[in-house]
Amino acid sequence: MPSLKFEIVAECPHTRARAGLLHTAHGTIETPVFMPVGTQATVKGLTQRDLAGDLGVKILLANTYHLYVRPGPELIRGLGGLHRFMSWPNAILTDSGGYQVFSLRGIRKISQHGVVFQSRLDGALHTFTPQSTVDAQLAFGSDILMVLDECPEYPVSHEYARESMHRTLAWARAAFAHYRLLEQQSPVAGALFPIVQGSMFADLRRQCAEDLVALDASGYAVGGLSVGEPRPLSLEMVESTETILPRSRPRYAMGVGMPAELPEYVARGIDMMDCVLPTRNARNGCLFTSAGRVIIKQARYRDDSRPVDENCRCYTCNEYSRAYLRHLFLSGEILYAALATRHNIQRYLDIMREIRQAIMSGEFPEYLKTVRSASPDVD
RNA sequence: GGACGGGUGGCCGAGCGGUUAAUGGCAACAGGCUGUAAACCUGUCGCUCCUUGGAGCUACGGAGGUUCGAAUCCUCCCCCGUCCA
Repeated sequence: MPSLKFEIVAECPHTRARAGLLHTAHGTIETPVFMPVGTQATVKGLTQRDLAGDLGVKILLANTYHLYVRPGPELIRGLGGLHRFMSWPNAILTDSGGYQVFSLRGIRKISQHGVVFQSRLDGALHTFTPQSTVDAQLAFGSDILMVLDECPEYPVSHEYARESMHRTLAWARAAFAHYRLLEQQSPVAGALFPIVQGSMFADLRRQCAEDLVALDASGYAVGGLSVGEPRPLSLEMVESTETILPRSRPRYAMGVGMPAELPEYVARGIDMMDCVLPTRNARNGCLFTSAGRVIIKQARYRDDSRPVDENCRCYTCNEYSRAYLRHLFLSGEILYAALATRHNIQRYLDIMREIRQAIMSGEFPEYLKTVRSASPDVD
């Protein structure tokens, strides 16, 4: 077993929520955890010092597809691995590129062996296989590796979803076979997570989960969510496999979600989440606050001297007004992105801290109730 | 005083007889973004009325004129540039 250990420290007696500690070679992570997305080995707009220091981020996400295409896994390996390359002291989870099977569907081709992508950079073709994506992630030195999967678009037929799920399952087995082999040859630092798929069909997801459990992985992911389906469906899909995935292992809901959704996933037994919303929306003018969303470009903030969120302790909220941030946004100033991203990440991490605190103190159901009754936008 | 070149919707700027309420860009206003092809994308953007679809009104410096029809052609006038005196 790789150096990834999951320890449950508290459980909610009324929901499936739990609080835990995830021990990695690059530090211990309190769960439930939100992982900011740093696709190209950077969380756009922030320095690693901002993230690890001020914000207290313990684990980041990076992307195998993007880093494979540029600068390439061998270059990163040669420079001492991803941690050293990007000067990141804490843990890193790398996505396999499975999401790009979805998002780059116009320029890729799926076969039983893997996926062929045409690079957006130079048009060159790159083949991703279950084995090659494991190799790339090992070259990066990731703490958590993800298997190659197919993230199908929504909606798809049951027939296609079934075929796709079986392909993902086969890829997971191939990835694990390759990984176990390498593990026997020399110690492997990173843990490999398989991914439950099955589109929006609970029967397929259950079957997928059951088969994946046989791999005895250190953690399990639930993928294929938030691809355009109605919100309640995503939660239903997570519920469908909750009792199948071992409770002793961390569960990772990939690519979710909005602030109000985070506790919903936790209530359904999820321990790890990641999402581009706090970072991308920050850059696009949407700030998440304890009172709801602030769309900073709105005229109502033109001369608003208040901070983005009066209850936030981040540098942005401590120092700058909504009026100033709006000015920076409308002016296209780069500082805007940095300040906005910093705030949104702080907000997401605060939500996760609140959730964890509520679980630890036994008040998670009350916390959930409060979140559900709140408005999504600032009044 | 003379010779050219100009005056178009909040701004810049195209159009140079009908398909033009008038291309574009900017600004403004609003919406979207969920394992990042994203510091991105979409919509609205003269006024009034009605339900979509439309109906009416007012508009291309001003006033006349030519024409079935003018932002586009003609005349005069008013402004603004550049150059020559």
